[in-house]
Amino acid sequence: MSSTARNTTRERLEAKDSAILDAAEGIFAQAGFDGAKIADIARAASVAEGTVYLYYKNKRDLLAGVIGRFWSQLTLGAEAAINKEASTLDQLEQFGRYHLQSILDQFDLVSLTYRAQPQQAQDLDQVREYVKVFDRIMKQGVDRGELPAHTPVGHLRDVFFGTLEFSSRTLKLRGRSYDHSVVTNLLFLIAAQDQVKPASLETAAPSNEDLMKKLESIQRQLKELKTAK
Amino acid sequence: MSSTARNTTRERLEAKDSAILDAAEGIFAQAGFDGAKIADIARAASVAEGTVYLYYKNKRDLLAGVIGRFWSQLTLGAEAAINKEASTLDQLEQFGRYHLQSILDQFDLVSLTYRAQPQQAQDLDQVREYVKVFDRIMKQGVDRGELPAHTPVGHLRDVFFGTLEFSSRTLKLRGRSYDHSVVTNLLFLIAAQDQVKPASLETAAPSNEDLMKKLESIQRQLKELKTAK
DNA sequence: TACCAAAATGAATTTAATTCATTTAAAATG
DNA sequence: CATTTTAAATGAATTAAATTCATTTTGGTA
Repeated sequence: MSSTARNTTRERLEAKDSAILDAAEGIFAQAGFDGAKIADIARAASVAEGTVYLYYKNKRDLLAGVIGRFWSQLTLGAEAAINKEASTLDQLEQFGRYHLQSILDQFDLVSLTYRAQPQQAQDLDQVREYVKVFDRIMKQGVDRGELPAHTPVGHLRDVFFGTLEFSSRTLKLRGRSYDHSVVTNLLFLIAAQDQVKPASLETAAPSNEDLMKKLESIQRQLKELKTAK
Repeated sequence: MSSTARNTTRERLEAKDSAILDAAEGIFAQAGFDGAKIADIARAASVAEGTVYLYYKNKRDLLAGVIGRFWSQLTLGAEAAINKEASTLDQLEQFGRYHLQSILDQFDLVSLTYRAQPQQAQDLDQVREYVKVFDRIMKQGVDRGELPAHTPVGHLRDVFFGTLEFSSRTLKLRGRSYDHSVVTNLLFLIAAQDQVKPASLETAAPSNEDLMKKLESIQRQLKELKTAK
């Protein structure tokens, strides 16, 4: 096999793989995991049923392929949607909007991501990569001194993704469409949090002076947010 | 049919229904939706396969029954776990801890709640009831004057449930167990958002009037920000 | 062109949900 | 209490769909 020929062959195989994933994505999104029939996917991809099994071990593995590709593409899109020169809060806002928009657009695929149980650990690798986009923004913020060194990134990550995911569900259930005030509100919260020492100080009622400081810093952040537009 | 007899009959049927739900809950939780076999569930409930279909239209409907019961019980448990006399923040903390603990304990069932697609709208009725527990706490907080009248309950609801759900996933994926600092951090965030720290409103360095002014200005800015979009 | 290995096919197999004709149990009737 | 009627339960038979595999087709190589 010449190198050129091998490439052509590989390209042909990759094109077929792609065709299968495209077909599967459409049918999984439209019919759900149980509702999707391999026969339909094969037909949509113009291959025989058996061929699907040459590329993917079984239906679950095929879904994992679809989901993995989806999150990989989302990661690329996110990186394109974020201006690395912008302030940390602006980057977070760009990412937040992109994220909410995307998970609303592809709500069905996102829902399929966290199907119960038998997930192979590596099924979520692409999701982990995606989540790192957030971590990088936060790390950059700390490095640049725009965020306090103690910023609890892990916790804020849960707030960021958790809130947006739950909001997307709320919006869907109510038949509403994308609304970026959700992102604005979330950022406001995160900005407020960051003005504060790590929350291990369980109770310790803050003095009015503490509150005042916090409020002032929130005010500052708000102003930044406004002028940045 | 005498009234007594009818009761006995109904009780017998309800007991069988319960047995089927118990069996199904265990097997769905352990094997996931696809992995669960009706035959196994029937065996575990000591009924014939056909009997399951007298109680539930199909496998999906059976899952809906399991999930519905789960959230109903969670609602009861939540109401028991919350001290209605306590302050709003304390109640939120009690609820938050109860919620996180529960969704970690029963992670598999919770995961099955949001299976993609073909959910009948009413499949989520019990979840909605559960969510109302949060709404009631917040409403009470506003009524009592512990929270500002403008408190954005809908948004904070997404933050509360979204963050805890995402955190539970994070904890599970990392093989960690319940950690109430997650709840503490979340409450801190919510309290910061609401600008409320009831205890601190009494003693003074800056006067409450000062704080109020600051809050009002922030509020104004936030409104501007929102309408600007 | 002839050969080989990889790729593809789709009919046959297997697995599991769902149905339904039959049996069993319970309630009503006299 | 015996008989009839109705409801509940059974599990073998049916159906639907995933998966396998013996056979065919294709593309590259000599």
